[in-house]
This record gives sequence, structure tokens and C-alpha cells, in this order.
Amino acid sequence: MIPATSKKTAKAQKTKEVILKAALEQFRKKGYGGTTMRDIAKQADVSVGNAYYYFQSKEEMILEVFVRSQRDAETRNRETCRQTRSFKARFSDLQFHRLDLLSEHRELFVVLTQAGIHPAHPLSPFSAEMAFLRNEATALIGEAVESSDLKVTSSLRPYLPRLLWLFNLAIILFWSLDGSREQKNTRRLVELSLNLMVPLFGLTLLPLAGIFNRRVIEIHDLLSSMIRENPAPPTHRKTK
Amino acid sequence: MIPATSKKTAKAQKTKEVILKAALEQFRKKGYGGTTMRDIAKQADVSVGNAYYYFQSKEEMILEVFVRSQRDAETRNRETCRQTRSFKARFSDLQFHRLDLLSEHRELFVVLTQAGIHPAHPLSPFSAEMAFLRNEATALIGEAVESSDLKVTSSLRPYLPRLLWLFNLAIILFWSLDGSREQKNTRRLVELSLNLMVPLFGLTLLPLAGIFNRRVIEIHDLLSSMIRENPAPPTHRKTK
DNA sequence: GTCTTTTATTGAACATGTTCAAATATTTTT
DNA sequence: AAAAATATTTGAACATGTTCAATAAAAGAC
Repeated sequence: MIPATSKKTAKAQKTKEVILKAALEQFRKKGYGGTTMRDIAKQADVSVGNAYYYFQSKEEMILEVFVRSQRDAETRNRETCRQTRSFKARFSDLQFHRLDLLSEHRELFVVLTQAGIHPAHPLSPFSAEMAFLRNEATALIGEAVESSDLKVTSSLRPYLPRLLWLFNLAIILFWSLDGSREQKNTRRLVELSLNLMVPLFGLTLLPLAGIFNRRVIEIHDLLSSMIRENPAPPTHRKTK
Repeated sequence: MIPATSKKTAKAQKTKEVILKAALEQFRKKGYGGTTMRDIAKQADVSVGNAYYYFQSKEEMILEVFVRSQRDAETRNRETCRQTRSFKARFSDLQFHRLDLLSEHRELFVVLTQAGIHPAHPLSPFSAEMAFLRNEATALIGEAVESSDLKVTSSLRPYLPRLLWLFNLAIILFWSLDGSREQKNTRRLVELSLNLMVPLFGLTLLPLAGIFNRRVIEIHDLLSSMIRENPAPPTHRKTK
């Protein structure tokens, strides 16, 4: 969980929980845009100001959902990794376990994405504030790649986790907009993309592929320059 | 231009112009977020309500800028096409002519992108309302590909304009966030991407590439399913 | 147990995008 | 040119995310 206003009273922690639950219920019932902070406060039986004591903004409530699902996906994915060495299986599982968990809140991720477009926005997946989440996610992907059957040149290998994480972001965006039944289209997109990517990774082993590989790395670096690394690792405080 | 409230008085047209100019000046001076509708109205010396008579929302003012640049890029790109058959040259030019024109308003496109995330939003590049712009842009790319030196299998060729248009969107997003001097990074990204893509397109001619090509087409179709085609061409009305 | 400091809670006030009914100006009809 | 119809303009009112000074509750110090 977010390490902001945490180790206070136990009661406070509970209030936060109540507010979050109220928010989610309202979101589900009336959609994010249709829910006002006053609605949420009323449902949680607290004042509007109190909600702002626990959440920096309406948007930030969404984040909380995401963070929790990340933790959940983590333990679950380790299991899957034990069961199969297939990269495709591992990676799909990683995607879909979480997405299935969150399927009721798909709409919320559109909002999160909108905010996140701007790398400096606290909720952006590229922001310094999100560094911890990003690193967790990237590491998880790294684990999935590590001992898998994926064939790829070793020069590219260190960059894979982050590249796949970026891909992951794109998938989440697509998913959040995917109105097809049970998000069939997202499943299809992941499947198709992997079918395209995995063999291409295999081709990076060819001697002539060197020039391509280098370019992929350069693109990786360029995209990575959007990421704001976490400046202060130990003390967690209000990151306003 | 947008075919909404148009063929009215000449004076009205002028007022719209005045308001738009005022808006842009304020945006440049104080940023999009820092500018209020009241600021704009004051600067344009009209009432707030009047601004809303011409623009459906604050966001829509941004669009107007984009639409105008598109027209401009169009004539200019035709020229370039006459001068070179190199696909890379043509495509880069297409990108950068427009982006250079708009470089003062880079920030605005972040806002546009945020809105556009949702395909149903009127300002989304995927929306029905934007169909005309999208089609213009896609057609322009089509022209650039047509008689160029690009080597690519014929089965993929019909899909290129739209695929490249999607790529184009990604570039614009990157550009709008690119703080490097004179957007050097965006230039680099386009260059690197083309260097990666163009040879890959060449590879689609190989006999073994068929399966890849088919997958690319399937991905294309999937992504295209996000696009809302224009349903009612003639009568334009409030699309709230 | 009382005093002090910290944490939690409140609701009214604020900022700002947007709407709307009414007023004014312009164009069209007769 | 008067009347009718239509287009433009206004500013006050509205909705809603957010802030803030004041208050209450809890925890800690003594």
C-alpha cells in the first residue's frame, strides 16, 4: 500500500477502508464521472473533507485498487512460473490474472490512463511516485522471463522486462476500453502480439540481426527517458 | 473546418476567430490548465457564454488548432512527394512539418490526448466526429506510401496507411511530452522506428513471412475495431 | 488525571468548467 | 419599413473537485 498517511490510529485505517469501499460501490453503480465526492462522503458517512484527508484526489482512489491487485498478482504469478516454463503462458497469465480481478472496474483505468499520460503526474506509471509499483511490476516480468523458454539474444535480454512492461501498459489501456464480451478482444490482442513477438525475438539470435537489436535498445532507451526515477528511496512521506 | 456553427454571419465568424486567438495567447502565456474560461472571455472581450456559443468546450479550442495544421500539412506534403520517392523522407516530412508548426502548442496535445483516450469522446482520434480528419490524414499517408520506394508485400499494402496513422498517433503523443531541446528525442524516435520498420517491411516479401503478415493484419483489424466510423454524414448537430 | 501535541473530522467557502433563460442584434419575410 | 424569425450575446446560476480554518478526538507526556 501507499506509504503515505499510514501508521496512525487503527481507527483511521478503518475509516480509509470505509471510504474506499464506498467510493468503489458508487463508481460501480454510477460510473466514475457520475459519482461526486459528495456522493462518496455521504455513502461512507463522513464529511467531504475527511475523504480528502485520506486521498489526495478523487483519481487517487482508483490507484489504491490497482496497487492492491498488483500485490495479489505477484504471489499468484510465482505459482504459475513454477508450473510452466513457457514464456507465452507465463506472460499471458501475468496479464490476465490481474485484468480479470479488476474487470469490474475497467472504466476506472481509462481515468487512470488519462491522468497518467503526463509522466509528471503522480498517478502516471512513469512518475517518481509510482517508481515502487513500476519496479515491482518490472521485476515480476523479469522473473517470468528469466528461466522461461524464451529464445532471445543475450544483448537484448536485460531490456526485455522494461520493454514488456511498456507493452503491458498498452494492453491495459486497450483492455480498459475493450467493450467486447469478457474482453475477448484483449485476449486476442495479447495472443496475436505474442505470436508475432516471440518468433521475432527468436530471430534476434541470427547473426544479421545485430543492427536491429541495437536499434531496439536505442528505442528502449529513448522511451525510458520518459521515466522519472525515484529520487529519495528510504523515507516515505507526503510526495505532494 | 468543423461544419457545426459555420455559415452564419461574417461577424460571427470573426468573433470566433477573436476568441480562438485570445485562447491561444492565454494558453501560451499561462498554460492550458492555468487559463480559465473567464480569462479567455476577458481577453477576447466577450462574455463567457459567448465563448461557449462557438466552442463546445475548452478542450475543443485545442482541436481547432490541430485541424488547421492538418490542412496546412496537406498541401505541403504533396510538394515533398513530388520531390522524392523515398518513403522515409516522405513520412518524416509529413510528421515534422506539422509538429514544427505546432511546436508552440505542444502542451495542448497532452490535453487532447487525454480526452482522446476514450474512443467515444468527440475529440478522440477514433471518434465518429473525427472521422473526416482521420480519413484525410490516412489518405495523405496513403499518398505518401503509394508511389514511394517502400518495399512491402502487396497483401500488407492496403493496411499500411492505417497502421502508419496509428504509429503517427503514438509519435504525436511522445512529441507532446518531449521536453528535449527542439524535440530532438522525437526526431530520434521517428528515425529509429523507421530504421527498424522499413527493413522489416522489406522482410515481408520473403516466402516464409506469410504467417507474420497475416498476424499483422489481424492486429490491424483488432485495433481498427476501436474506430467509430462516421454514421450520419450530412446533418451535423450537437453531438453531446 | 490533567496538560500538550498530534491526528482526525467537519462543513462552509472557493475555483472553474458549463448551462440557461433572457436580452439584443441581425437577417428574412411580407 | 414593420414584423417575424433567427442568430448572437450576456451574466448570473449551477455542479463539482478541492481547500482550509476551526473543532473534536486520541495519544503522549508529566
